[in-house]
Amino acid sequence: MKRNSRLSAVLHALMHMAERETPMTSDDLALCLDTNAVVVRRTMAGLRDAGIVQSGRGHGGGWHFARPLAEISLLDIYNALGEPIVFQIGPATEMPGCVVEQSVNRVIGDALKDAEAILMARFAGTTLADLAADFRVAAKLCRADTG
Amino acid sequence: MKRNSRLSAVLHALMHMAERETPMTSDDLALCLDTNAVVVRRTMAGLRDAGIVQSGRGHGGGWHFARPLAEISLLDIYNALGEPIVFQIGPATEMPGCVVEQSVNRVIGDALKDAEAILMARFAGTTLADLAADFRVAAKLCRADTG
DNA sequence: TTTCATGTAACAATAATAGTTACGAAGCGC
DNA sequence: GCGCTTCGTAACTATTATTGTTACATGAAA
Ligand code: FES
Ligand code: FES
Repeated sequence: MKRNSRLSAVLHALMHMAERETPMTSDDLALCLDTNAVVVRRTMAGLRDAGIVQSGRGHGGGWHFARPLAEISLLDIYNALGEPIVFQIGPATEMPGCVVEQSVNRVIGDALKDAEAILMARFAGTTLADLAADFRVAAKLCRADTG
Repeated sequence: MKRNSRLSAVLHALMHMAERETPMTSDDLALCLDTNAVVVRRTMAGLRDAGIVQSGRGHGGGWHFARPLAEISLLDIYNALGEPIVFQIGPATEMPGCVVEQSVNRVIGDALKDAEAILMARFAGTTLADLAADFRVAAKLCRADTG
């Protein structure tokens, strides 16, 4: 099955934005992400509604951050993308009268809930500033290595 | 997005089988799961290949367990279903030359790996016997409750 | 007022999953 | 052996979710 890499993609876009002073247009970002400008707008719309980024129209318009990178966690972004479902697997549709189904769903549901909590905690503990710092170090090492 | 409830469904089927002495046909199980016999065979084929259940043809044929319920963990079943991917979200396709992508993928990948480990541990620690016991207790309570 | 850029709806393309049909092979009972 | 049952599997269709594309309206700057 195919994984949804929207979170990954949007983080990539945000890192690009973090490296710039001026706003980036949807077309710029679409080029970076190898996709379409409308897709970028669709995705970024969630972040804008969540107050993470802001968009401007007309000349000099585009996307820029609404607050410091250190105050934006991966969890914020994850939530803003509007994908509350983490797991591919999940319990079946509720069958109120069926005890078997309920037992199965409880066992699976509990396990998924635990795993999800771990994941959300990790996301909450990482900010965009952390991520930017991480890749800048890597980039510097890489550059030093190459020559 | 829609969740994949194959694990849930197959557990339901196995609980039905656990309640029976004689093998159950694909048609029987399809009726229980409200689906098609071919779909049941497709799903159960994985379990058969993993040595969890056995199938027999002709009169009196059908599906039955290959070993005691206490020796079958949810992890066994999960693996037998051939769905190694747990999460809907995931890193983007590898871009070897791109440091940003690598950083993003590492952060997300690590978090996912931790969460997945928790989930797998839970699955490994639960057997079909546990599940059967759980629902039998619930069923008894329910029956007592109803009268 | 022209140009640039987002906002959004509508539609097409793509892909994954599930369901269906059809037919062959294996096993049991007579 | 014969016929019935049941799995095994391929091929096809249906459904659904996601993504990509086109088109046009709106707002802002030069
Ligand atoms: S429908 Fe409830 S046990 Fe199968
Ligand atoms: S392509 Fe955007 S940083 Fe690598």
